[in-house]
Amino acid sequence: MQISSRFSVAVHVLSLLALQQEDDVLLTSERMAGSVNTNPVVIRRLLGQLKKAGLVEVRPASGGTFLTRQPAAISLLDVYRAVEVVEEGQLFSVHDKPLQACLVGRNIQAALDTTLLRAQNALEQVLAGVTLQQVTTEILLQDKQAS
Amino acid sequence: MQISSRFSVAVHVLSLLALQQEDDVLLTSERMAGSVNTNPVVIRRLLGQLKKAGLVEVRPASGGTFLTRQPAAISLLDVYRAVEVVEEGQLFSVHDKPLQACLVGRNIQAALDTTLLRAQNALEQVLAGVTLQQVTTEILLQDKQAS
DNA sequence: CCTTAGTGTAACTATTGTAGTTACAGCTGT
DNA sequence: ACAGCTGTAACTACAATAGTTACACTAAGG
Repeated sequence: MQISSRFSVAVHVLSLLALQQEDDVLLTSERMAGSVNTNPVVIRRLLGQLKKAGLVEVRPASGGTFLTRQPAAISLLDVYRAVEVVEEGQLFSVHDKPLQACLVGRNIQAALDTTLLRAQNALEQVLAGVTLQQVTTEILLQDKQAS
Repeated sequence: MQISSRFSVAVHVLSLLALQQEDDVLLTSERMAGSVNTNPVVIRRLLGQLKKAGLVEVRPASGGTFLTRQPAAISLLDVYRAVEVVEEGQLFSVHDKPLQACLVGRNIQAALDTTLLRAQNALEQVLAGVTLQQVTTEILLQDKQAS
């Protein structure tokens, strides 16, 4: 099963925030939803998670959302964790209650555990090594190349 | 969202096959289901996938399933791919059809792509580095330590 | 001060993937 | 031939995702 698109949507939204111009019109959930191509409520729910993680500040009433840190200080792992794609250490789900009377049954979990954690860790470390800053730089670069 | 337990069940089943004694009674889907603590049909479906991937041979009628290769020649990545936990290169799902009129919208996918592939690759390489042999060795070791 | 635009959230729906279960046809070794 | 097992279809239950409507709440600006 796939990792929820909440993660890629979150990176999208944060990129919008990172690139927003001072003089620009406010980035409301409706605007962001337009860019992502989804429903404003989906964005607001997401912003709630990002806010809880301390990545953004949301002005309640007449709108506006802002990053609380520099884009260079936000890693994709921060985002990944913020949107709770997976509980920590739970990327792989393991069948529970194997037969304890069986050699394999009573030891498989412990035998697999380290490997699964290492695998998950390897993935997360890649995300930890990329910042929002790098993503927006890449966005600008891609756009220049395409034109 | 979590990676399906099909993967850990598959490793469990393959471990049973790797450790099965010649003189032992046949490993039927019912027996394996007992050890895993699930339904025989779930096991048979799984064996179907492992068979398709060429990892096991199933004797159709009066039972019995066997590995087609040495445990040392089967990596956890082989198993992971066999049970189709995720399509190749599709661990992360990305929201589709972002707004092309928007700078971020039209470049986010390309900008994220490399990173997501690298992350997924890092995970898979860990799995590629562990063999079924190592798992069964670990199972025996764990059991000795517990007793 | 009150209007207004936007947020926060509940509630519901549709869709998808997982997992368990029953049922039964098909195969094969003895 | 038959007993025992596999292969698979069909159904159920359940959980997560994602979209949508609706509406109470909040604060900034006239």
